[in-house]
Amino acid sequence: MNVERPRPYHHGDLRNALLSAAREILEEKSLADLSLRAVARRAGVSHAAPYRHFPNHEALLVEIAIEGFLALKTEIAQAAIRPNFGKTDRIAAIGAAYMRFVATRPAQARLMFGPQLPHRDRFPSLAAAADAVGAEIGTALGDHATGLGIWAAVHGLAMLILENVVDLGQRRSGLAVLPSRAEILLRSLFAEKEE
Amino acid sequence: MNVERPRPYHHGDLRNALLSAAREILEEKSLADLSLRAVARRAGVSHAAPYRHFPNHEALLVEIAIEGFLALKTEIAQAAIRPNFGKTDRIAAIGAAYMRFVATRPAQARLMFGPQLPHRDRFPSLAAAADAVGAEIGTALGDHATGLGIWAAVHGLAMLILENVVDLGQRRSGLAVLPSRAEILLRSLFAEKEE
DNA sequence: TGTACATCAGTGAACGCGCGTTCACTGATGTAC
DNA sequence: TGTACATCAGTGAACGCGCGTTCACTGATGTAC
Repeated sequence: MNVERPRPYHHGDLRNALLSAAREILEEKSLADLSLRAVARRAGVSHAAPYRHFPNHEALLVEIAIEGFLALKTEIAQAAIRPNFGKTDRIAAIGAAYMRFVATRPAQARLMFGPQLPHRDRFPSLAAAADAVGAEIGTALGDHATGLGIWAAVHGLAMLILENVVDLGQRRSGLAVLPSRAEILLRSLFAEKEE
Repeated sequence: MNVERPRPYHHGDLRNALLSAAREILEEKSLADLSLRAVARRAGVSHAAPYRHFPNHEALLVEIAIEGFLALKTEIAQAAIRPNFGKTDRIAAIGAAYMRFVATRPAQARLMFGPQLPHRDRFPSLAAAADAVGAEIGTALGDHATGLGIWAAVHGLAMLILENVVDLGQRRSGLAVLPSRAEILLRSLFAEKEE
């Protein structure tokens, strides 16, 4: 037992292993801990190895951010595109899904929406992934005109709570309460006055 | 001329000089550049001197964040508390003031609302200053029930734009357009359906 | 099937950097008598 | 008014740290013949 199967010199799939390691660091630690060296360490490889697969640190961050936007878009779509949903229902569902995403992957959300990627325009696929979230909200609402406004409301609520600027009960009761609280708040904010 | 008036050994008001230096760094550079050493450098003092006035780096950040919250609160109050303003007008005015603040002091806004201060609860005056912004929005609206919701919408919009996640025209036309754009968007989002 | 060789992925040492914090110190201030 | 002394603010060297990136290298792979 305890057969130290020595890792072969060539990893075989180091690129993906690095991305996984990066995601793990974001889950367990924080965005500030997501250095290229830490990623290499966790992948069990020398700190120079990542340079065979990414031109620099930023490029890795960009890929992780893109993956986050795609995942968020998917969760929004799944939550809101349902029959028998009125507009307020859809807004509430989007808010809950957004809140769930942010509560589940706080550090990744900070990467996606924060200032660590100041050159978003240099990465068309990153900008496209972010745009796709906005577009998905518009589609899920069946109303592209107010899509950005709803996104803003949902995003602002999620961020104020994530950074503990406001307390919606998460300090006492943990993050699990947040989606339903967000839902309630958005419902009352965007209650339809007619129909 | 060119009389190098040598700074006296004792500064006299180093604490405030350090805070000013910190604010300048946030204006000219970025939050990431706001190290204690950089602040000391800009204040023309050795890098150990700040420790006579602040227990550590975090304490200085906290003071700057508090000052930001107070300033933001004041700007919101001035913008929204006016006669003949309906609720939608107030929301639009708050949004414009918020946007102006964030566009004017982007790095300070990132400090106030970002993850650099993960121990907000340890600083009661920081939490109070943040709460005061929320309360001011409620007061300015004359409607504390929807205060948090409106704050979220305004904040989310400002942050999505500040970090260039969405483009409301700022890339082409600069930051000056933002307040009026925010106003328009919020007006249509929160247009009163009755009255 | 076998061998020479080009290609490529990963290594480990090194570069230069800036940070937060501590420490023994020195220069200046102000107070007690 | 003058002097001894405690107090305090600012200094400069030093600690230990981790980072991004580069570089000459070595070990492994696979291809041409």
